[in-house]
Amino acid sequence: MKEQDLEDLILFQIDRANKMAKIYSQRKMDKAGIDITVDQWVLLKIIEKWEELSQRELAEHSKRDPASITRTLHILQQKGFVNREPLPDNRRQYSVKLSQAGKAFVKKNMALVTSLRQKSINGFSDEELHQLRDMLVRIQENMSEGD
Amino acid sequence: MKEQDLEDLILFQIDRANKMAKIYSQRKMDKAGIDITVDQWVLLKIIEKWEELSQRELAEHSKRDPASITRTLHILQQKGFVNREPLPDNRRQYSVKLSQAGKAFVKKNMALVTSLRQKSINGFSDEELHQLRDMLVRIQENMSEGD
DNA sequence: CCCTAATAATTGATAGATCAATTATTGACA
DNA sequence: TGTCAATAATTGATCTATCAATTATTAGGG
Repeated sequence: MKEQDLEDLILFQIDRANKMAKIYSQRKMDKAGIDITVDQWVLLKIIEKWEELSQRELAEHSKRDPASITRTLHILQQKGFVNREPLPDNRRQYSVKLSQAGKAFVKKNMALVTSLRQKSINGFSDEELHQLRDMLVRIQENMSEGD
Repeated sequence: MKEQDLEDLILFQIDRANKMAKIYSQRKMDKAGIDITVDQWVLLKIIEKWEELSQRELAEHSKRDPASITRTLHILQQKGFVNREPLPDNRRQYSVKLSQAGKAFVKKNMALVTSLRQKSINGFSDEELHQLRDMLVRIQENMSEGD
């Protein structure tokens, strides 16, 4: 097989697209006075989706280290956006939820974030988006543990 | 517009695919005794491609901070994989190149890295790969500075 | 030409991420 | 039921990334 050019490599392009999207989004969020990081926002959205989940689940969904989740949750807790309640039936884990302030914060800033998402896929057809999402998921499956 | 599910968001899937690919690749590289990080490898490949370039160009191609490039290059220099030569016609910038050891290192480990790339796109047709790459580039264009 | 602005690289400060080890708790099974 | 392994979360150590400020050098306009 011939040696491929860097620019043709999917993982290379994924990494660059990811970096550029984060840099751009963070800049816009900073400018709008949204005082959290892109990754913190993602965490809030995951919590919102599941309504209530453990830190381990949060680490799994976000593909981040549990230690990192602990520290990020402290930050989000200090900002008043999340609550951690001990579970009555399992004292090892916490139930992580959005606070009222957290829900309001997400609601308030959702429009800007949506516009960033839209911008990232500007010019894409529904068909393309479906295929793209599908292929990204397949890559994740290919890169799951095993062998 | 209806609120979208997290799983349908392209940027969310890109971030996850990127993380999973890096975690998987790093694990394999560690296991194979390739004593550098995935990001360091990417830098080596960029240098290899351009044969000779400045740190600023390296930062631009890799979408990383120049400060980070400085420090990573020190590491790669300590390992003996890169050389930085002052330019005769411009004393502000260095010419960054692969050393002989660097070239040998890339050559020696290319097979493993290629297998990782292949694994990530296992089951993809050439047509799909072309479209995927194209869409990832378009996202980068959408997320480039401006407005 | 000179002076100021722009550029390349570096450094210090700080924040965030991962790994390994630790603590507390739960589960399993002999 | 008592012991040992597994699990959830945390902490400390270490590494890497970014930002802002600094140094050295180059370029451009009056």
